[in-house]
Amino acid sequence: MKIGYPCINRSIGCSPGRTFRLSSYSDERLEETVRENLRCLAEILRFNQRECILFFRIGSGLVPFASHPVCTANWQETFAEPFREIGRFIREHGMRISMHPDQFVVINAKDPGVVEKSVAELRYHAAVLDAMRLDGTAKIQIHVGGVYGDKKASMERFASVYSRLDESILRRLVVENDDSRYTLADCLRIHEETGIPVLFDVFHHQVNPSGAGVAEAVELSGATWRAEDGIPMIDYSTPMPGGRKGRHAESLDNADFERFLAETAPADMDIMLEIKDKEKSALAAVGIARRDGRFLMPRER
DNA sequence: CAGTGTCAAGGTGGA
DNA sequence: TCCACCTTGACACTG
Repeated sequence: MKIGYPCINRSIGCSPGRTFRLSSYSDERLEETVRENLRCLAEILRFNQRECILFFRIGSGLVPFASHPVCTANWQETFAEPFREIGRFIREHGMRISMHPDQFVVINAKDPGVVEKSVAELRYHAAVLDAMRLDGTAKIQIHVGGVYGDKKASMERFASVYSRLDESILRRLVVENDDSRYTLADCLRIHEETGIPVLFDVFHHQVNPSGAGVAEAVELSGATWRAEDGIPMIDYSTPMPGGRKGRHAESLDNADFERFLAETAPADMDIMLEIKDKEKSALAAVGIARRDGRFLMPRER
């Protein structure tokens, strides 16, 4: 079991997702930004390593506009060495990496242009992980996409586009249940159709359930991961107390997290905490998981 | 220099 | 058919 947090570290004083306006794009501006972002990413990973936080989601903004036609810079070549260096650090310390392209990636879209742009974005995500020389256990998680008034047909479109993706994407892509459209049951059906592993999101499952209890859901989704996919990943969070539906909590709900671990024992999984205070919650969760016994310190592995 | 409107990209649902 | 909302951090403009 590894525990992690997504994209940014609030206590470190830099962001690996610095960007700029499309209107001020230049290859120079891009290089300058990517250099800073990679430097910051390396710093975050060192922080995580010191704190035994061995799971991290790399934000999609690492290389701004990478899949946009405006981006003509060969960032893979320019930054080959820093990417490889970061990858080496990740492997050396037994870390797990994920990425999560945002809402604009819709591979089951009806508009072929949207599908094309989505695939380009997936290609970018895979290129980042390839540049780091990470294997197929580094995952790219997406949602199923739109419903367009016909869920069955839309799920079939997902399967059809999925089957035609490049190998560098295919080996990494996993599908996650979302908070309003596609439930865990829908994702499991797509898995049966395509073989794609299912990343279970605990919070979305509460908001948009499909029958299974949490322990069963962890088991069912976990069974969709093959050996080459690595330990199943889970997204965990709780609702913001008093917040509107769908908002993520500001900080870890220790009691709920302990309950979650107890409920799902002895399943092994890597847990991504989608909680606003990021590394702070991850530190607390590592403490709780150590007491639970499934989480091993690096020297105990 | 602090405050704030806006930002590549999509889908949904209400008006 | 149009627009606000989803959710979020950070840019970049305003006063």
